[in-house]
Amino acid sequence: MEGIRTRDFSLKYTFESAQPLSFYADFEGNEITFPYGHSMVSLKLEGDSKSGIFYIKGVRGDTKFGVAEAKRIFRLKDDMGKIYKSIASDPFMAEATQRYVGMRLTFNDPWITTLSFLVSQFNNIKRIRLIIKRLMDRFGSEIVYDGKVIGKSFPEAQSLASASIQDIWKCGAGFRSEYIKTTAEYCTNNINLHDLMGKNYEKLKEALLEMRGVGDKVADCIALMGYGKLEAFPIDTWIKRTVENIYFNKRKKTIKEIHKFAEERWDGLAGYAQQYLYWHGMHYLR
DNA sequence: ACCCAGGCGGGCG
DNA sequence: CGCCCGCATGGG
Repeated sequence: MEGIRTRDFSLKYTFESAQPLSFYADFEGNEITFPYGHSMVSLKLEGDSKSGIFYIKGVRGDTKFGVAEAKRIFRLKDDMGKIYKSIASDPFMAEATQRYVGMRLTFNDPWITTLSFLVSQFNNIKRIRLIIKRLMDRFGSEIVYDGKVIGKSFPEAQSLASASIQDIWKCGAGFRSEYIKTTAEYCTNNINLHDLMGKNYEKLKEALLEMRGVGDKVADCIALMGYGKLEAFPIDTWIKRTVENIYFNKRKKTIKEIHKFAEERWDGLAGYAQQYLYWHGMHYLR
């Protein structure tokens, strides 16, 4: 089985840090298993976060998954040394990047990202995971290998578009159920999310904001993790709290002011700064 | 029991 | 534009 040499790659932090993978993958013993299209993929990292080898352990099902896909999903071409040098310009970020060395942003399918962050709003990580798992169980399709059902795929937009709000509700999605159905319909009938891939960040965000249940924060999450726009800076309660505490001496700031601050400070790498700020800030301020 | 969570839409001034 | 409110639900 071929392996990928890695530097500054922590599968654990990348998995855990509240990105779409954390919502539908399983992680144990430096091994991650998740549905990719109509395959179940399992990958394993040997070594440590400083230097390791990343193996594709198994791809069971009809969808191809190889080294190129692994590199893309985990953004293994990003030079973390350079990124750290650029974003860790103060003690807090220096500590964040040292403590969580190897935490990567992930590059996810736009629809997976959209559904994941629709569920995430006004919610907590554990429950996001619970709801996504239920949606997969109820609306995903069976992944069959060697005549056996070995898992469920991430639910397609069409599947949720044709579901009733009540059935989505039963998965625990609550008031988000209507957002999910409406946006699933929109993505099935009105646009193809993949067609937005060529747009620049501003145009992309504008288009994403058209979707029901997608506001400023969720649009930035989709731009960052579904389209790889590293200048996107999603501002949730923890980012707001952390930025106010660390950079503004606990003074309240508006979302607009925080966007301006992030753009000036981290520019094209604001998204990476945000991921470290979020994860470190959440543990630090709790 | 009470409080909160990777926010958003709607209604108001 | 800004502000305020309600929103389901499971875990601490």
